[in-house]
Amino acid sequence: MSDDPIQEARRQWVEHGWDDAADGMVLVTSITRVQSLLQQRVDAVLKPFDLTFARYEILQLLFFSRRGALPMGAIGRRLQVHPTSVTSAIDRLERQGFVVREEHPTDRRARLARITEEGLAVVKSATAALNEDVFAAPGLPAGDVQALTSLLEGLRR
Amino acid sequence: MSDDPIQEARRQWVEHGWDDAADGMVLVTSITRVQSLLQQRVDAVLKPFDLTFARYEILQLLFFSRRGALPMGAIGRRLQVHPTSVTSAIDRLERQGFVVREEHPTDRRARLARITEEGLAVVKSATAALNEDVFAAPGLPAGDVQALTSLLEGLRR
DNA sequence: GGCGTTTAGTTGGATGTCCTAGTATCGGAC
DNA sequence: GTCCGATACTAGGACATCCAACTAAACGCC
Repeated sequence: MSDDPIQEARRQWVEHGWDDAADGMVLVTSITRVQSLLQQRVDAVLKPFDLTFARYEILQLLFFSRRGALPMGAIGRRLQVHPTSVTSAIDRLERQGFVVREEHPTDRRARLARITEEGLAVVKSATAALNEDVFAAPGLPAGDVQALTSLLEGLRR
Repeated sequence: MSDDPIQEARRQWVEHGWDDAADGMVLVTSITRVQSLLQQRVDAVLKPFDLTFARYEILQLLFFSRRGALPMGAIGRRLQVHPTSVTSAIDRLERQGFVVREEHPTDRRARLARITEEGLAVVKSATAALNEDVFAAPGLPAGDVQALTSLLEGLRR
């Protein structure tokens, strides 16, 4: 018998006659746990840079953008986060000196977030650390990583 | 060409010569996105019950426990969340009348969380709703669900 | 041109999570 | 029996996220 709490929950599900939902419950719970573990690993690596994964992703996105600047709304859509989360994250990044807000050249409603020199420096260092400490060795054989990714793509739609 | 932001990020990774970390980056990002999507679906179903997934999991755990009560610390360990998160969640559940705190019979440092009649009622209703609306149809063929789960188990250790 | 609808972003409030630090208690070494 | 480290939980603070409501500007239709 396993002392894995998730498998224990599965046993209870079947015992209560919810057989058809048991696998789905296990999947949702597993993804929640794994995401939480990965988040902790990533945040631990980013802590010396005073970044969270959410803020790191924004810097990365700006770093890859052609002009080093994007409208706030575009950031939210690409990272699939709520507009208010973008406002909050950019507030923080601006206080840290990693981005600045600018006017949009043609749409006066919109505002651009532009990465600064300091932002570029920190995102490069942080990426090197993440690549080395997490991404290069996520904890699975390479083949499993790819299999997992393509299965997850089905869920992302 | 894909307009998937994650595959776009992968392309950038390879372009910058970080080939060995690209797949890991894609995996971590994919899990983050999928978890966020599932969390939204689950929380939407639980909203009429005034529960979050975190609080639902606690009620479920108490429901399945033999005596309907567990020490706070045991809850945190099984769900792999920080002790302070358990305190906060139990505070909320207690205000809602779904659990009560009790003294531990032998260890005066510890406190038990006990599920109430109302808690039992709400967790049963919420489980029925989750089973029907999410767990029974997570969005993948049954075979993929099992494959995904067993790959995730490798990451959970 | 004028007006209603949509879109972009911000603000304030509620919740949840973690961290650090603190108090109370247990349990073992001596 | 006494002390010291480990354990159980709580308090307060920093962040992140979502929601509802708001302002400002663009768009579309007539």
